[in-house]
Amino acid sequence: MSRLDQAGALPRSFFARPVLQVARDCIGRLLVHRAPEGTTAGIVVEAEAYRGPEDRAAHSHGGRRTARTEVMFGPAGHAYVFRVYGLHWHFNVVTGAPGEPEAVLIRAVEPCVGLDLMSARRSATATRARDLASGPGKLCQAFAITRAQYGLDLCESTSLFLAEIEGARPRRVARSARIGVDYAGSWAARKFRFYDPTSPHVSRTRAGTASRPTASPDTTTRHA
DNA sequence: TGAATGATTTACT
DNA sequence: GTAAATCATTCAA
Repeated sequence: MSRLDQAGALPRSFFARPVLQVARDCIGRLLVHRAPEGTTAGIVVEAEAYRGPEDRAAHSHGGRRTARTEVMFGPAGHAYVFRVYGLHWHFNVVTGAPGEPEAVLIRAVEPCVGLDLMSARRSATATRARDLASGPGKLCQAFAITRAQYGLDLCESTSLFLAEIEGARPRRVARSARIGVDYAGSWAARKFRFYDPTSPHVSRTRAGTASRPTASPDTTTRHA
């Protein structure tokens, strides 16, 4: 896996589907970022779906169409990047048809390529693989994803894209409620988070402690 | 024009 | 467990 060009990149048809399907199918795919200072890549092990106007947890709820959410109303496969808490970036991929403001939040990856570069971009205390990208903010820092990638077409870009992993073993995919969306009323309980329950690289609130979706996994499926 | 607020992470008590 | 860091976006006036 020394050469990571766009060969094997997921096509637009992958993203132009209902957001729940895309979120589930992102698990086990490879996120690749090629930068002048080096290439970083990791297997997606955690993703969340944010669905259209009716989802109170989504920035696009109620059809809110602003400068920030604009890209979500466009065609699938583009990057929706935004800042939260004034310091962290979050990376999403737009899904569905144009006019449907849906996106998948990539929350965690299992680092595969460029571990040293990820570590250098993160704080000096983040040296273990499971500390590099086990959370949406950490992931963006490790992959150097910022506002500069807002609106980027992942289906055309050769610098940032999702790719198929040849010969990948089937992964377990569990579901739970999303994290950090308690304000969303009944939508907070929806099981819109997908993750690999066997991976040590999913997000954590504290080292050694699994993030706490109060709901236990209820759906575990196998898929490639 | 101004105030409130996060789809979080980290450090400290 | 609790708190601080930190600012673009959003909404109210």
